Amino acid sequence: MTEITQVKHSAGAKLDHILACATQVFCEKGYEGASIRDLSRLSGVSLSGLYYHFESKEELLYLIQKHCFTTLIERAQERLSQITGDESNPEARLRAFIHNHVGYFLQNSEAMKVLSHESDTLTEQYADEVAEIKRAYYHLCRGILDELKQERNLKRLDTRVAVMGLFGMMNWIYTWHNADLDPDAEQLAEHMSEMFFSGVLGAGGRKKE
Amino acid sequence: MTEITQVKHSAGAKLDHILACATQVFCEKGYEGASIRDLSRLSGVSLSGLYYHFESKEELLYLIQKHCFTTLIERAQERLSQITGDESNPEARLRAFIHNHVGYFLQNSEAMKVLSHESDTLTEQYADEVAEIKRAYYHLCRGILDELKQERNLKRLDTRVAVMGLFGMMNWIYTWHNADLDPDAEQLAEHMSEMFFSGVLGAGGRKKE
DNA sequence: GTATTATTGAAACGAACGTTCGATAAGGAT
DNA sequence: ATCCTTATCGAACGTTCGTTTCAATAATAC
Repeated sequence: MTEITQVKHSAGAKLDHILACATQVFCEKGYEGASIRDLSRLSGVSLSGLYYHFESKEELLYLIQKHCFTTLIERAQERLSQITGDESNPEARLRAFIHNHVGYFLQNSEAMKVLSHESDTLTEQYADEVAEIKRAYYHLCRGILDELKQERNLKRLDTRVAVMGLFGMMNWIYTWHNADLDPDAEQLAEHMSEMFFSGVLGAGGRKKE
Repeated sequence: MTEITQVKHSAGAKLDHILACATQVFCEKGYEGASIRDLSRLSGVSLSGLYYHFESKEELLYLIQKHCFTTLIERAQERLSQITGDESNPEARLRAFIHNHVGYFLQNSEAMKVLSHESDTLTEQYADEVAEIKRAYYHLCRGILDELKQERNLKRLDTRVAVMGLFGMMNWIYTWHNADLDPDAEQLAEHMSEMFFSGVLGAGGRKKE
């Protein structure tokens, strides 16, 4: 009688709800600043009830980060694999990577803030596992940039610094982006792509193509 | 008899020591994760002794952020004021701004991490006061970029997005920079300036000037 | 030499923390 | 009808938190 439409029981459906609430709480108060009691209040699940679904507060953060990162990298790979034949040059692939990152970032802004802001919070196995996914994501991006460097003979380009700079530009978004005032995901990704490839001095009036 | 060389007493000398220790503790464990007892242990000052010098944990964070930000903006203004006559074009000024920011960032990496990572932690008057300094710093940078936009007729440049992208690039440094492996402050600032003005595609072999 | 300032150790405050326990239902299986 | 599993709860555990109090000293200033 708690709900009118009763979803057929599926394993972990409640956990998903808890994770969604935990994402919101961690986003608003930070991991350390958020308490399990905050989560209990928001989710409507009792303190002890929560612990039936997960083992510890840290596991919650781990589950959020792992799911979020895994989805992000899967979408990136899927999107990259859809670029075929003569359209598949490093620049086009990198633009797709940027659009995917920015798009997912703004679509899941709370989770991505938790990802960005709590990137050094997990410990031991939890930290190792997430670090490995992060490394794979980094290398995916850097690999493409290395191809671009070779293709265009960009001798003076430090691809590590460039990739970190790009990630900085994109991951910093959560600190300033206002959905009401600022460009939407598509425009923002376009802006950042232009900045990354041509810098601000390339933002004159030249035509497309 | 506690020390061999005794510094002449100056008001707040002990406070400076406490603030330096607090910076380290906040940097390592985060503001919420750090305890006053951690600070007591590291600084060698008793729990009750600490509160003789400051009013609350939050004031400590405020003092760190305010001092750090104020110094950063003062140095930037000083550096900009030293650019004279025909050398004072927007690009040169912006390059000086970037060099100052990156240089100060790597020189005071712990404090700057606390600044970047705890930028949303303070409340009420504390938050307001720091936010105002931050706003001034932002407008200093954006003003120069607006001049550049006008000078070069960069019609399609969104200067707000560009400034935020630049800050993102620079403020993200603390998450990845390794003093042993990565470029030093001067080289890093050079890299980021080139990226910001010309993008990665401008990193070919063209000569200086 | 006295007053002021700086500092300590120890104890305690109430509040909040992450987590656990034991009880209690509800539902399907035997 | 009973048993087992799943799900949930209120209450409590032991710990740590930021902060205060207090009496007792050192060190410094006048």
